Amino acid sequence: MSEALSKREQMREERRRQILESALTVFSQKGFHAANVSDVAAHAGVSQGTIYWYFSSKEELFDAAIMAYIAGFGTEMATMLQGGESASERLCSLAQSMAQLVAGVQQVFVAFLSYWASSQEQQESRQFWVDMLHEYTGGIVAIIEEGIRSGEFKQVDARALVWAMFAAYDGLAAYLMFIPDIDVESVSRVFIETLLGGLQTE
Amino acid sequence: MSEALSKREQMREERRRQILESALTVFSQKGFHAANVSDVAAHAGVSQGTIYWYFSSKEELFDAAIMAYIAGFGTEMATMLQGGESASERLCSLAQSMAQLVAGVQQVFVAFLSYWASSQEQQESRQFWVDMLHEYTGGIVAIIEEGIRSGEFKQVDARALVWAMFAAYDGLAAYLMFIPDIDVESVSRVFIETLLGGLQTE
Amino acid sequence: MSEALSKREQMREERRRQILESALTVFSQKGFHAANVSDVAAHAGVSQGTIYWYFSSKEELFDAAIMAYIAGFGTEMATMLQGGESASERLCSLAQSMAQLVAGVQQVFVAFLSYWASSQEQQESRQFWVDMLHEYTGGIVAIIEEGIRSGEFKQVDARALVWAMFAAYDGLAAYLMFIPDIDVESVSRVFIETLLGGLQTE
Amino acid sequence: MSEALSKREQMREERRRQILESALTVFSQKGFHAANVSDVAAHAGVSQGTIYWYFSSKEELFDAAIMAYIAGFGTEMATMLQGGESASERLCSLAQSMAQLVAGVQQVFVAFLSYWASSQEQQESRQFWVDMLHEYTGGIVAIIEEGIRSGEFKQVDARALVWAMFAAYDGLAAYLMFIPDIDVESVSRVFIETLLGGLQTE
DNA sequence: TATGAATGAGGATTCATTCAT
DNA sequence: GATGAATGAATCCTCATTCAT
Repeated sequence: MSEALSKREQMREERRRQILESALTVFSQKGFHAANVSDVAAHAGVSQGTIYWYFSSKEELFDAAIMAYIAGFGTEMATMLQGGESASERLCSLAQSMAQLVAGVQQVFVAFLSYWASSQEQQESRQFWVDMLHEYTGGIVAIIEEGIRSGEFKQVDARALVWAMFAAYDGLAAYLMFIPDIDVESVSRVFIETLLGGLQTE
Repeated sequence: MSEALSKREQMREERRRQILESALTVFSQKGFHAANVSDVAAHAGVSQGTIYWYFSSKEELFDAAIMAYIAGFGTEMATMLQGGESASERLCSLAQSMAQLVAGVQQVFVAFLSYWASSQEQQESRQFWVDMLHEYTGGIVAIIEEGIRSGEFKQVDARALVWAMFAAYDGLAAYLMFIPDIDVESVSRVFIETLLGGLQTE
Repeated sequence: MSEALSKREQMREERRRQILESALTVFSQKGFHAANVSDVAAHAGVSQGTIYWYFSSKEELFDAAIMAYIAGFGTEMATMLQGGESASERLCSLAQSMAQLVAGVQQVFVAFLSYWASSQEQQESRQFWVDMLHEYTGGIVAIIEEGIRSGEFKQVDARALVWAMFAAYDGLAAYLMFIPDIDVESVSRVFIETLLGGLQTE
Repeated sequence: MSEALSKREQMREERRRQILESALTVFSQKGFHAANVSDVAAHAGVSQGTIYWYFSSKEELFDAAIMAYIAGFGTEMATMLQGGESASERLCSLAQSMAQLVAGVQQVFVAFLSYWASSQEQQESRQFWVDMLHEYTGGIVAIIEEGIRSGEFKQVDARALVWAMFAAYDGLAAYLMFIPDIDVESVSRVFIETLLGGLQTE
C-alpha cells in the first residue's frame, strides 16, 4: 500500500519535473508572455488541463520553473568557488566557469527579467532569485575579502565590485541574444585579468 | 501656403513625437506584451485609431519608440566622451555619466530585451540597435587605444574590455529592477577604479 | 459668371463621374464589403474626404455607381433589340450580344447581388434595377409575342420564357467567376438554337 | 472505454454539425462579410471560442459550411435523376425538382458567390464546388446523350446545353432575391418544355 | 472645395482558465 | 488523475465617418 502510494507520488513528482522542464524550455524560448500554456503542455506531452492540476496558474508555473532552475544552479556555483589556491586563481577559474554558463543562461535570464518587469507584484521567484544572488555573490565577496586580508588584494569595497562583475556576465548574456558574434570567453579573460591587475597589490 | 503646410507637418511631427514618448513610457513600464495599444493611446491622449494612422502596427510603434530613444541617446554619448584630459580621466567621467544613465535606461533595456527575445524574426530595430552599440562602444575603444598608444595604458584587447564594461552597466540596469538597493554610483566608482588600476602601466 | 459657374459644375460633374467609375471598378473587383472607401478614393486619385463631399455614405456611393452602370447599360440594350428581321433572327442577334456582355457584367452582377443580399432594407438601386430588368425583358417579351402573333412562334408564356433566358445569362456570368473555361459563346449558341427550335412552329 | 470514446466523438460530431448548420443559416442570411462569428455562435448556442475550437477561422467555417451543404446536395441530385422513363420525361422531372430547390439554394448561392468574388486566393471550397458542379451536370449530360443515341433527341452539344440549363436555375435563384414575385415553377415549366421542343427529333 | 488627420465602434482571434466526463 | 472541450474577457486592428484647416 505505502509502496503503491509512493509509486504514485514518484510518478506525480516525475510528471511535475517533466512539466517544469518543458516550461523552462518554452518560456526561455519565447518569453513569458509570448509562450502559451498550451505550448508548454504540448512540449511536455500532456493536456492543458493537466498543467492546471499541478500548477494553479501560468504565473505559478513560471515561478516554479524559474525557482527549480535557480536552485539547480546553486550546486554549479558551489563547485565554481572551489577551484584554485590564491584568491586570484579562484577568481580566474570562477570567471571561466561563468563565461561558459553565460550562453546557457541568456534566454532564461531575459525571460524572467521581462516577466518581472511587466508585473508590479512581488513574485515568490523574484525574492528567491534575489536571495540566491546575495548568496552567490556572498561567496565571491568572501574570496576577495580573504585576498584583502592576506595582502594579496588592495583595500576595496568587495561587495560593490562583485555586483559589477556579476552584472557584466549577465549583461553579456543579454548582449549575446542579439550580437551572437561576441566571443564571450576572450572578453571574460581580458575583463578578469584587467580587474585582477587593478586588485592586486603592487 | 508653404507656411500652412509646414504648420500641418509640424503638428504631424509633434503628434508623432508625442505618441512615441508615450509609447516609450508605457512599454518601458509594462514591457511590450503586457502593454496595450490602448494604454499608449490613453497616455498620449489620442484615440487608438490615431496610433494606427502614424504606425502600422504595435511592433512598428515599439520599434520606432526604441529607435528614437537610442538615437536621442547618441548626443549624450558624444558629450560624455569629451570630459577629461588623459584617457583615464575621460574613462572616469564617462563611467560617472553611465552610472547616472543606468537608472533611466533600465526599463527600456529590459523592455527591448523581452521584445526581442520573444520574436524570432530579425527586426529592423535589432540591426539599428546593434549598429548604435557598435558606434557607442567604438568611441570608448578609441579612447583606450589612444591611452595604449600614448603609453598610459597597457596593451589589451580594447574592444573586448569595452564589451565587458558596457555589459556591466546594462547588467546593473537589469539588477536594479529587482534589487533597487544597489548603489550604482559607488559600484560604478569601485568598478572603474579597479579596471583603471589594471589598465594603467606601472 | 454663369460660365464660371457652369465650368465649376462641369468639373464637379466630371469629378463625380470619375469617382463613380472608380467605385464601380473597385466594388466589382472586391465586392461591396471587402472594398474600402479608401480604395475607391485611391483609385480615383482623391482623398477620402472628397468622396464624402459627393456621396453621403458608402452605401449611397455604391447605389449611385450601380445605377449609373445600369443606366449606361440601357442604350446597349436598345441597340441589341434592333438587329434582324424575323423574331427568330432578332432573338438570335440578341443572344449573341448578351453572350458578349456576360464577361463584362459578371463581377458587377455578383457585387451587387451580395450587396443586396446582405442588407434587409430596400435600396434605391435595387428598385432601379428591378425596373430596368422589367423594361429590358419587356422588349424581348414583345418580340416573342410578335412572333406568336405572326405565327412564327408557338403559343407560349413569353414573359416566363424571357425570365429563364435572362436568368441563364446572368447565371452564366456567375459561373464564369469560378469556372473560367466555359465557352460562353458556344453555350449561348446551342442554348438559343434549341430554344428557338422549341419555339418555332413546325 | 470505446463506448465512452465514441460518445465523446459523437458529441463532437454533433456540435460540429450544429455549428455548421448555424453557419449556413447565418451566412446565407447576411452574406459572408456582413455576418459575424458571434452571430453564428449565438445562433448555435455556443461561445465564440467554441467556434474556434472547431474551425480555425471564419473563412474555414464558411468553407466547411458550404462544402457540407453541397455534399448533402448530392443525394438529392441522384434521386432527381431517377424519375421517368424516356430522356424527356427524366429531364422534365428533373426540372421540376430543380425549380423546387431554387428557393432553398438562392441565399446560399449568393453568399458563396460574394465570398468567392471578394477573395483573390483559390480556396479549397472553390475546387470542391466546381467538381461537384461537374459531377451534377455530368449526370444530366449523360441523360441527354442517351436521348441522342436513342434517336429521341437531335444531335447537340449536350454539355453546353446543360451549362445553360443550370445557369438558368441559378440565375433564377439570384433573381428571386430581389424579384420575389417570379413564379419559378411556371417559368421552369415553360423553359423546359421549350427546350425539349427544340431538342426532340421531328 | 478638398485634404489629411482623427475618431471609436466593431470584429476576428487568442488564450488562461474551468468543467464535465 | 487526466483529458478535451468550452468559455469569454481581452486585444489588435480596420474602416466608415467626421472635422479642422
